Amino acid sequence: MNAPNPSETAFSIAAVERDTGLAKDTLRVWERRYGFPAPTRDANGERVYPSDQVEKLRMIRRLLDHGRRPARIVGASVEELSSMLDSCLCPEGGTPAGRDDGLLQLVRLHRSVELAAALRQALMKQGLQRFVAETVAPLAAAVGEAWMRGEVDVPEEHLFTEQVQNLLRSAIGAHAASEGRPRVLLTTFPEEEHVLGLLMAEAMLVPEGASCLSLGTRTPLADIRSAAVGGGFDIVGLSFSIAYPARQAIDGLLELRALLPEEIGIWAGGGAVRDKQKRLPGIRVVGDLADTLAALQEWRKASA
Amino acid sequence: MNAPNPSETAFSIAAVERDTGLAKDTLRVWERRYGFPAPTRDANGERVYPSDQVEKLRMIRRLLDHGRRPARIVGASVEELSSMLDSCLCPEGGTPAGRDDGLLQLVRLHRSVELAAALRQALMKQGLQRFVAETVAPLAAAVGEAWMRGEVDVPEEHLFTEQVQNLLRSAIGAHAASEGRPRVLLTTFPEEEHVLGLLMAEAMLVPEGASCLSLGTRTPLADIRSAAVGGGFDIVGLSFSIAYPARQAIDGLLELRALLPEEIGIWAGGGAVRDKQKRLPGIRVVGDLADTLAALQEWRKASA
DNA sequence: GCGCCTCATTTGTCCTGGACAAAATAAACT
DNA sequence: AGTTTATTTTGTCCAGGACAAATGAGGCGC
Repeated sequence: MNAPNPSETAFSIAAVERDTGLAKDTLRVWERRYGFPAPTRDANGERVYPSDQVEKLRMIRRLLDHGRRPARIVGASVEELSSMLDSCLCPEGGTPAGRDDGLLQLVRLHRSVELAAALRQALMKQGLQRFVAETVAPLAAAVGEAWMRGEVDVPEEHLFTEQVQNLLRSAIGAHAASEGRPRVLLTTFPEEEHVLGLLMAEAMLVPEGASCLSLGTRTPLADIRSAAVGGGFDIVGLSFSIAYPARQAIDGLLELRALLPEEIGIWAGGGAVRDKQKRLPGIRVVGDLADTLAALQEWRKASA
Repeated sequence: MNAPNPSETAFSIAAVERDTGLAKDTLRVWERRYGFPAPTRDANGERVYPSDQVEKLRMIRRLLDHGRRPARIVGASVEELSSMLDSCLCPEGGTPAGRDDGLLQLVRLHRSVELAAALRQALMKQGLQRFVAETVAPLAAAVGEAWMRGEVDVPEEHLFTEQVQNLLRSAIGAHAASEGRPRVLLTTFPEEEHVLGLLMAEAMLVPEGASCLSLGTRTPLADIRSAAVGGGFDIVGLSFSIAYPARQAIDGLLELRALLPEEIGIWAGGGAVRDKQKRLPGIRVVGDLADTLAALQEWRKASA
């Protein structure tokens, strides 16, 4: 599971693409240009990546997501990369130790039963909004970081997502279908797969009496438009994970802004659009989950 | 939305890969071998696929999922492909007309608000188990068929999945976490993405007092084993969509059977394993949702 | 007839090494 | 400082060859 012995397992280029999200072409061109990765070859001349190189590629990927550029980091040692990651992470506010680490451990150890129980208990104790803001969001960030460090694998990430989805969807469903305003349409752009951002936003809004409808992930612009206009929505909410290319997010949002009638607001949240407010006229950039509530207040004030 | 004018939009090879699920390498090699697709080129010599060719590629992809082989179909005309698709679909039993068609129309027309409301209402009226067996399952089949025919697109499919997920997860969550037997672990193999099968199974079992835990999709065998053994489960339930390669399902199931202690049962359901019982000794093939309940009775009888 | 083994195709993925456009940065300018 | 223009950097695309894994056909024993 955690590949204790680095030389034990090896990866084909397709497997590395799946694991790191780096395209095959990119892996080959890095090898040509920077000399890394340096896979061995099998009997047929095909690349075989040892798992320590895959681990290093994951670190590099994570740094790229934080805005670094390949030339500067592909040649660096594991130690240098590790310290770069540390300096990337700490600024986001010191790791809040304690309870969350406990949950992260449950995820990493595949303690599925205990994880489900612990999350359920936290939800009961904190209520939906605090549960989202204080437990789910930090845990999601911690899992994301651990993922990039290679300490967490696909199945752990899925286990986590699945349990949180269960709780959030069921808690959201428990609020009677409200007819309240604003009516918010939630979704993501076609290249974005992550659904938790949407669910967290919905979980913040529904208890405030807003009526939300989620289209799920990967909705093309044209469909967002027709759903928003046809459904009489006041606001369209988009979520972007940290890995989503910022440029694409900005272009897409501006295009959507042009597509929608002016009276429909656009809210955008998530790592890829943070701090991009000034490049997004006519769009409300939601910095974090608490800011969602602020945006809601603003809307209600403005439309009163 | 539906690209009314075929010549209006054009696609890069990367876009076609996203839309059809056919790898870039595959698209290029088909062009070389079969003369189709035959994209035009832009100023830079890069392939530009007109949207009617992309549509045809989608049809081909669907036929491949049904077990046809490229050489036979890549050269065929759109009409021939269309009739092949028809003959693939009809044998599965005449389309059950009536109420479900109404819901399918809502999906196809992107009537997201009405769809959510109609589903919620059906759940209220029928109760969870009947809702799953009589509404969700037929609708899922109808959406699957429409998808095959190309009458339904990615966003429609996502809209449908999302709304059903919301309802099922919230209904399942409403049942207090039971400590009852059997304890069922639900998941899919790594190549299987579809989650609805798992949710439907869970929705059938939970009202019967079974205690279910879903790991979500895409769990490697080794992780299934450790979760099942470590969590003290009685049964592992696997779901396979119709598109999942039958051979892979059988091999994987037998391997899992060998991996798990004998006292843990394996249930397998979904299109890919239907009618494969005799090739799967030691595994309970669940034919349909009603059969899930039969399997449950058997287990309780045997373990009493 | 049915299951199992072997052989011939079919088919998807991988390879090399070159090219170029889009993005990001640095430099120059109002 | 803010905007325009050069100059890297970087990811994706192309061609055409190669090969192994998957699939189907043919032969053989039951």
